[in-house]
Amino acid sequence: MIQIDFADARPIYKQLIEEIKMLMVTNEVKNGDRLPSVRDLANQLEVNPNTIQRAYRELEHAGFIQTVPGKGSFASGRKEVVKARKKELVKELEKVIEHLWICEVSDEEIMEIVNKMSERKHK
Amino acid sequence: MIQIDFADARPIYKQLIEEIKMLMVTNEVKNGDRLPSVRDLANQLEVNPNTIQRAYRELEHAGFIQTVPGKGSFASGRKEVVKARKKELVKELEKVIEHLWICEVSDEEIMEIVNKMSERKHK
Amino acid sequence: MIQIDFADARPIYKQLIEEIKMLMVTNEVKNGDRLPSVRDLANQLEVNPNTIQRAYRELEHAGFIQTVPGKGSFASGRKEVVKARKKELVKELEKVIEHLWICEVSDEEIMEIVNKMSERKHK
Amino acid sequence: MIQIDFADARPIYKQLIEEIKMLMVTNEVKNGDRLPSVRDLANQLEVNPNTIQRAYRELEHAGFIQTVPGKGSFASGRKEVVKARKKELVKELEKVIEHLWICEVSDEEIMEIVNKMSERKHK
DNA sequence: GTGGTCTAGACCACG
DNA sequence: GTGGTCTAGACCACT
Repeated sequence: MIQIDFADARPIYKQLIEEIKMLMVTNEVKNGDRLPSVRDLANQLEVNPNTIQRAYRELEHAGFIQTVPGKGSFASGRKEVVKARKKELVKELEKVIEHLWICEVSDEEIMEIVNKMSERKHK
Repeated sequence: MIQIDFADARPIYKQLIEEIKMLMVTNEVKNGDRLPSVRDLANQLEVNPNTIQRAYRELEHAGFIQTVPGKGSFASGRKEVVKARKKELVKELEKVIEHLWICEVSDEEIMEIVNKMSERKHK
Repeated sequence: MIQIDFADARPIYKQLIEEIKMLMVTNEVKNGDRLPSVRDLANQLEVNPNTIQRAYRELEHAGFIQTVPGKGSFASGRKEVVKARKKELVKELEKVIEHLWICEVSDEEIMEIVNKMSERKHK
Repeated sequence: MIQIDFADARPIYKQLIEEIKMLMVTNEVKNGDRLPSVRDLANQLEVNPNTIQRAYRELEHAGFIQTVPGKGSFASGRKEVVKARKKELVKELEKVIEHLWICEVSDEEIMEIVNKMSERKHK
């Protein structure tokens, strides 16, 4: 279910964090679901267990999962994830648009891109 | 003219690359303009000459500047920079929008964000 | 396996790039093989780690190796290396032949040189 | 008549040497012809006079021109130039072919390239 | 352990 | 003066 890309510039643990958040946002991992154990995931992805542990640790720190020693890690609070993610994305969107303006791309052109994407989606 | 932020997570040489590209996009540095010498810029920014050189080297490799040993480095190909940057940004825009959809943000909401930014800009 | 020549006019990092490409072309280094670590190779060749790293960096940039921070550098894309090298060589061949023509060397004479080399090889 | 390319990786003085040798081989500059003065050529090419002087110095050292102080530089001995150049080129040809073999390019393929070039020339 | 970045400072080739 | 290469050695992030 989770895939990492060794060619990606981002470190593996950050890729993991993003992937797991994504699974929660898309509801593929629901509230209370148990995540794979550190060892299993490490074996499956051929990655150092420390790397998995670091991803889980940061996810727990951010409140997205809960780790119960001896039992495993459990997903928590989809709503919060979505809300936080949305905030991040809106910020990113604003940044991208500002940079597009600098490249002499008009609002109309931006709108057009959004519209085209929307049409493609609804087909 | 060029500024770097030592607190920034990005390495200095990447900041430099971005800054210089930006100067070319905004036409503050025009085609054929001579960039500061490696040593001068290093002194001015209080950075090691090697770091400047790496930025210049990568910019040349990407075709954005042209460096002549013994003479200096010269800006080239503004159009290409703008074009490449725009392509990057559109790709980013599409990625952000797709992620917003996943977070159940509608096209209308996205449009509204763009509109609000546009209004703020024109004030 | 890799050797450099300090007396060579070419910079060390370029020699390294050529050597490694050659190892890939001759299939002594196969797809997915791990290259020596930056530090190991630096020790072995009695060269500064920075120099090795520069060679690796440029090889990665050109798509010939893939480096994963914390894991190492891995060969990739032998076919591409051979293809690129062949293209380079054919271009060089054409250039040399054109220059030979200018020096009033006939096609027949060129053919003869090739034939003689071929005979020598097959002995 | 002489042109240099600032984007070329080779230093300007080497480009000059090549260009002048080429003019002698193609007989555009004949035995005894006077070459432009250092100053004139420097002005014409927008290049530092030292650079021209270095090229002339090395050409004289190799026996391709003769410099008479106060009078100028004069071309000498086309035959020798052609002969030397031919020797260089044959050596290069052999090197290229050997490398092509390594890239699994057969003699037949090489012959074909030569033939095709020959046909193109005679059209 | 791995690679990635950076500094300090040297030497060379080129103009 | 310019850029190009290299060494020595530091610190950091990642596995």
